[in-house]
Amino acid sequence: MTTREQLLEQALELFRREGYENTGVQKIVDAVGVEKPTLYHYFGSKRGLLDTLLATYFDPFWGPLQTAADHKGDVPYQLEQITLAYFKFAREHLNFYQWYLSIIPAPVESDTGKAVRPILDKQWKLLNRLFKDAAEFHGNMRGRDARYTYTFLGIINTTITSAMFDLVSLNEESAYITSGQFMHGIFS
Amino acid sequence: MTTREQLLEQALELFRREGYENTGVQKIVDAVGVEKPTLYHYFGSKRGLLDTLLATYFDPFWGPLQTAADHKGDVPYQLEQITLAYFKFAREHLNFYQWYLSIIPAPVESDTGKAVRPILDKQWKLLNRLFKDAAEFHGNMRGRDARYTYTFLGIINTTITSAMFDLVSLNEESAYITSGQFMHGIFS
DNA sequence: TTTTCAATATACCGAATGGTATATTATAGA
DNA sequence: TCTATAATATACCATTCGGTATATTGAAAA
Repeated sequence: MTTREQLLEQALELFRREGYENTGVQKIVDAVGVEKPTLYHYFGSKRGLLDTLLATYFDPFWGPLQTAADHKGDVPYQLEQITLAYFKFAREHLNFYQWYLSIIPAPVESDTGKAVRPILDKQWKLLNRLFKDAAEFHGNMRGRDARYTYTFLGIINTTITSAMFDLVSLNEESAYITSGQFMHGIFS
Repeated sequence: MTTREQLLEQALELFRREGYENTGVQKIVDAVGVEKPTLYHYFGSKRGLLDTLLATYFDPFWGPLQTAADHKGDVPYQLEQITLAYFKFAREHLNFYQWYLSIIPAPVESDTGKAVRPILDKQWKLLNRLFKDAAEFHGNMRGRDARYTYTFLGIINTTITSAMFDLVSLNEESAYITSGQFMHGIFS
């Protein structure tokens, strides 16, 4: 593993266990066994390291997420596939996803808040488009697309958090239940 | 308003807007217009200020929450009342609840993590007792009480977060829908 | 072999951090 | 009025923070 990869790995581990703000740059380079200028050579700043870390994991996720959302016209199937895509992503990078969940509510003015916002926006736009399209078929959804977008993501992440305590497994059956529970909220 | 109250107020505002770790003690006392030893006179440490802040808001909440959970035997009614209790609490202290939500996923080793854990445990025990009791009446719930406890809190907090973006209002109808959506997840 | 550039280390910077020893002021009770 | 105590300020502490100027090493290209 390259020095760059080790820095990313140790940064994630420290950010997750002690928080971004509580993790000094010194602690990260100590964990890898290099000196500070090495880190600054690769990432430019602590914030650059943060951005790189998020991009490294999320970049390969956009494709599968878009694919899952593509089956236009069949909302229940779309929601189930999207739920599955999130479950797969979280299952394969459980530590990363745990840390990612922890920085979602970070203040807008903080480093973590600024770094995570574009990622949240991208997810939001992709899913909101789905609910806006669906509103053309289901009249009673009209005007509620923003609310549904938000709640849908919330239920997915609640379920994933639950899985981290071994309370549920992130398999197909669980995805069916999760998206079904959300659908019930829509059409009731 | 006393100096002590002003310190608590400004601390909440700064913690919420910039995060606990990004808020120096100096910034808080500057916002109030006093000097550092004054803050240390009242709270002993930055961590003491954090604990006091959480206790100040949560202490008056335990009574109503317990009351809402007391109607043993009628699970749907209990869940609706509990949801309403949370909605009321969040509605009356929206800024505080927003900050509280942001520190829930804080690392266990961090100050915020250590401070918020007892509060989470208390909520968890109170609700878990409800689901354990309910399992005696509804056999198909047995063994799932931990999962239900977690998911129920997750859906409540997702809805409250949604309310912060003006996507939904925290009224009785909303509480009925929220608890109903969760009930559907249980008995399906 | 020489040149070039990426990768790493040594040693340092000013600023901010949480916290405190000590002195002063204001207030309330005897 | 005197005393005790709560409340506040001045001035300081060692440590850590993110970041960098500069030098050295190593490897690949010319």
